[in-house]
Amino acid sequence: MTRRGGSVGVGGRALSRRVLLDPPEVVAPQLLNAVLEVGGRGAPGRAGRIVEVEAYGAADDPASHAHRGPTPRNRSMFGPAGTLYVYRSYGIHWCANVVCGAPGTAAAVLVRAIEPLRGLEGMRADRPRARRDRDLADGPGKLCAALGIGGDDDGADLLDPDSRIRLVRDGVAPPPDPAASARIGISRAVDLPWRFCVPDHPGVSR
DNA sequence: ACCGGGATGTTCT
DNA sequence: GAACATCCCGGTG
Repeated sequence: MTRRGGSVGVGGRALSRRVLLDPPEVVAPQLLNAVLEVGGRGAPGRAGRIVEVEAYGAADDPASHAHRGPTPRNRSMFGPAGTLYVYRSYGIHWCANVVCGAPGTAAAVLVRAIEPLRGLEGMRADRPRARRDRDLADGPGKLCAALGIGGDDDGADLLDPDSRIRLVRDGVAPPPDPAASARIGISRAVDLPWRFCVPDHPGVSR
């Protein structure tokens, strides 16, 4: 793996913070084809390409965790753009979000599926129920298990090259024609088309 | 294939 | 007490 300078991650270049300052429904499709990296500095790293996301707003979005203001759980949503927000879903699974928007707006993009790129053996070990490699990370809870993301990672700076978890570009641009549809698994604001996928990618959730 | 239910932390009514 | 940004399993067609 070539290192091209101090700000270069294992597999790519950190996203510019500027692209995360727009509203979540604008940022979300821009995160498609970006790469989420975990570890990789001495430890065996894991990485996957983002192929499905959902945008969540704040006061204006009744489906968002931030809709009713800050709580101990959603505290990191109120941090700067590029912060990782990890929460426990249904008391069992972990889910990962990229905080975005203007400072303090508490918007975020939920990462719903990744295409496994590196560290497949570790992913298989942590996802023993996955029968095929395409099933390793095709869901928001599954991808956290596959990458080894948990509550200790809540609040991490995804744009810091020294973070354990990083959000980078590896040269693959976002799709010019992202597929937009309604968000999954929610009961409020169900008609907002804030779910975005890489078109025709097999690794999207359910 | 579709459907029902269990697991269970945090938040809200 | 109930809902929830989920996943897995076992039953039935």
